[in-house]
Amino acid sequence: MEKRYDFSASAECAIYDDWDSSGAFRSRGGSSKQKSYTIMMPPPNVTGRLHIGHALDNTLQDILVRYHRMRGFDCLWLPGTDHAGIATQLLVSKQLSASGIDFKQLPREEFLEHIWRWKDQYGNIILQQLRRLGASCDWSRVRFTMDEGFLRSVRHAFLRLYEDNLIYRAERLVNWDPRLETAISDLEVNQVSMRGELCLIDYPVVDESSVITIATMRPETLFGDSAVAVHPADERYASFVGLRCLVPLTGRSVPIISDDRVDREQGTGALKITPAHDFLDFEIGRDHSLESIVIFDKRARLNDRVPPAYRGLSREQARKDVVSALRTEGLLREVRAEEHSVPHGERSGVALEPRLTKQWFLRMDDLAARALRAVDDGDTLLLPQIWHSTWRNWLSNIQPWCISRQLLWGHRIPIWYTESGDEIAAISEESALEIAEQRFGKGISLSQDEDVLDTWFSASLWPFSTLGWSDEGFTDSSLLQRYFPTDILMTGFDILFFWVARMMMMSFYFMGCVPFRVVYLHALIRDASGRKMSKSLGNVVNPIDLMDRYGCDALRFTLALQAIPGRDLRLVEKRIEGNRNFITKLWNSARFLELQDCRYDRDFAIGAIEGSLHKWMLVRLRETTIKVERALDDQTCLFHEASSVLYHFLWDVFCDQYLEMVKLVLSNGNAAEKEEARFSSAWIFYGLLRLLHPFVPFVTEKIFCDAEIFASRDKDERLITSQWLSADSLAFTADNWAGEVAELEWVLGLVGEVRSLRSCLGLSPREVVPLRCEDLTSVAERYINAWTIVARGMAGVEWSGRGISGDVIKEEKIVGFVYEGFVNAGLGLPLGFAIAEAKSRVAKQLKRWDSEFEFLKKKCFFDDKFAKNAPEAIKRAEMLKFEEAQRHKELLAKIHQDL
RNA sequence: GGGUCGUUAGCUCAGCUGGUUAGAGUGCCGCCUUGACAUGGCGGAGGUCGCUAGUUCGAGUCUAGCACGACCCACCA
Repeated sequence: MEKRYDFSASAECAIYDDWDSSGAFRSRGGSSKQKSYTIMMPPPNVTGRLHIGHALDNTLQDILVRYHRMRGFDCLWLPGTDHAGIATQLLVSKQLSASGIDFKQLPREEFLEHIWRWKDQYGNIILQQLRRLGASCDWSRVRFTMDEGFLRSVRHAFLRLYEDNLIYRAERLVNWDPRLETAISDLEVNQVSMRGELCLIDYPVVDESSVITIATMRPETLFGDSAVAVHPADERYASFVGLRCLVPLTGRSVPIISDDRVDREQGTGALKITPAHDFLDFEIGRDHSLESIVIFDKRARLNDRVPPAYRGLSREQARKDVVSALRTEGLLREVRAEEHSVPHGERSGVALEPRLTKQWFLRMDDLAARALRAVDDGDTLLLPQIWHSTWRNWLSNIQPWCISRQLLWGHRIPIWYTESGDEIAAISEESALEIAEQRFGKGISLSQDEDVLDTWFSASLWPFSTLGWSDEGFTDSSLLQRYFPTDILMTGFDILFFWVARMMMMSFYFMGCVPFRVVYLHALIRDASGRKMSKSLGNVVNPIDLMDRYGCDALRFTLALQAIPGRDLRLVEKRIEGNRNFITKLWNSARFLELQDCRYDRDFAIGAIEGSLHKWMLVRLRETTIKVERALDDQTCLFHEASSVLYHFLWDVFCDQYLEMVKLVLSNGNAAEKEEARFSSAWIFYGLLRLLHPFVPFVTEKIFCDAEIFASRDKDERLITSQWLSADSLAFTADNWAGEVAELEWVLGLVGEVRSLRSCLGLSPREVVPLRCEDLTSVAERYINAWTIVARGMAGVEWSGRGISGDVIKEEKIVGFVYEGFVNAGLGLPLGFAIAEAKSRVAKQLKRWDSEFEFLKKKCFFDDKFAKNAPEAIKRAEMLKFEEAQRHKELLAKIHQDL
């Protein structure tokens, strides 16, 4: 083995390529008899670059997949990318405009060619990056949400929903993004809090000398006003209802109406109604049959429905101009600065404009109800379960989903129109023509709907479309049979509604069951000071960069350690550094075993082990295995638990305790003991290596391949294909070896106590301290004889048993007593130490035990409530504690006196 | 307005169904390099668990209220 573990990109890639070419990642397919385990990777955007969120997401998935693979499952982890309509179109159009091409001037097909070319060139960068992360997905089944299969699936899905009247086309007010010039769904709207001006504007009442004052943050929309509304019970305005008023700057008069949706408390209580540009106004306008006056074009500039002076202005400019004109006319009563929130496009970042257009919608109520019931019934488990109520709230108040987008990149809506405007839904243009001819006779010319579908529409088919689903009798259903429903979906909570809910709905609709049994929603990664990572803050960390500096395993382990359900995690570089040290520790422990000629032998029988050191270690190994298995269970997914158990087991137990003791055996034991230590330690290490592999795959594989410890492995054998050392397969039980465990705990406790005291007393580590032992219990006597070497090697003490007189004490300063550990271990075992130090220590302890004693005495003997109400087991435990405290107190008092 | 979460050591965080002296990493202090590892070893200091009440024999843990912080949804005239 090399002296240092090489975690450079090239070294890790070599390991990865080995795995990949050995076929270890590949799922077996329909013929396999193994149990299957399926995860569909949430497809990253083709435009994406691996960010830290992907790293977390895929690390956790990889841990599960590797774990299940080692446990003998036939794993399918299917990777892929999403075509990401808006993001991709934006990116490519920006590139084009950088080279002087306006994509809007290009024919549709030509622009799409540019995008496809771009996709072929850069579209799988992120998949390459996932390899660097160690993601063990089945690359033979990689998918893209606009590949051939998806094209068929999407059209089938659309047609069925259309035929079942769940998809319909309607003219509605939708959220319109004036920069992207497309409709977007409610979910893609972000409310941004901004400073604005609330304008109180007088609308002169026709034929009266009075005015009605309305309040608005958007005075420029007054050109679209078609009424002023007040609350029916509002006495202030009761006399105006039924009259008309003049919309300033236009000369138009509009009715003053009453409607109970008007809030009397807001603004002035009088509301201007602009049906074409406000959601509430739209409803009021509809119910009062008001005209909808569209005053913005698709880029949100004022159109020719407004007075010439304002045409072509942006909303912002128009707002300024309108305010000053109103001021000139004396109709502006007041302007107040106010905070308000303005809907912005999540993607484009510009203020949205509600816009009246024809769009395609998907009715959600029934679909949502089914998805809701699935989670209520436990068919799908949401982890952490906190999300259950959020899930319920959202699904039970669901609005139709606007699925059409006025974009070029995406799945075209499979609807064709005749010249007279008849709709024909079909799977392809040919089929549409056929239908048209049947219906209307020959010679019909058709044009396809210009819109494309929301990216999330195709994404919602991901779990089954990736397995070859289409409709009736389409190909390859054996994969669906075998791998669907999938076992777990791992993703961020931010796309719970965008994606998870919609997959659930579609799966019920098309497959009749849930798409996944568990949904694990991981949290957000923040920077070291707790801020969200964002480009504008400049605090985005690049996971590739972190891997270059600390190794992939260190990053993975850090993420796993912090993957606590429902908690955001802060990425602190110190922690990654610490985990790199952990990887080094692992590497060096392997080197140690190698240098000591420890060899793994698959025929080595752990049942024949005699040394209690190894038995203890095996019990601890089994215990650790159980903890890891329990933590990785599908229903819990406690990655932080599993990884922290392994961290401490390797470092504290295996290295600092076990290997230190193995060293002593190897230097002091007899031949048989040495041999046993070599085989046992290697055997145990192999088990540990397998436990660690899902978390830190590269270093463990490298050790397995390079270390002489595993020289007996087959040439092509890889750790990734090794069988997990399951707790069940360890043929011993903790009970059989309880004595050995107690023995080791005793000696380690002793070592700890002696070390602590030595350090307090300032004894040099080199200095071997002779200790005189008296009043040994039989168990201690046995242990002391057995563990003399360890006591000397690890605690630096040389002890002598009963009957040896005090003259072994050779240092003058050693005249006090060691007490704590021995007392705790149930031994009255006084040992000599320095008097002044010992005395103050004893005094401190005495005080503690004295108060403990008094407290427990009161509780056990004078507390009636306790005596009456506490369970027997607790009472017994308290009584034991009392007796212990009493013993300690008395012993310490005596020692204190002696000193 | 509706909902969710958080507040534990200097810092970042664990702490499962209430039960010995509340833990880890990191930082800090002291000691230690001839053989796996200084990316290391050994020891140590440091917390009235946000505040107030309550339930209980017993509360970091359960209940209520409050304070501060974060987030989601809806609305915003």
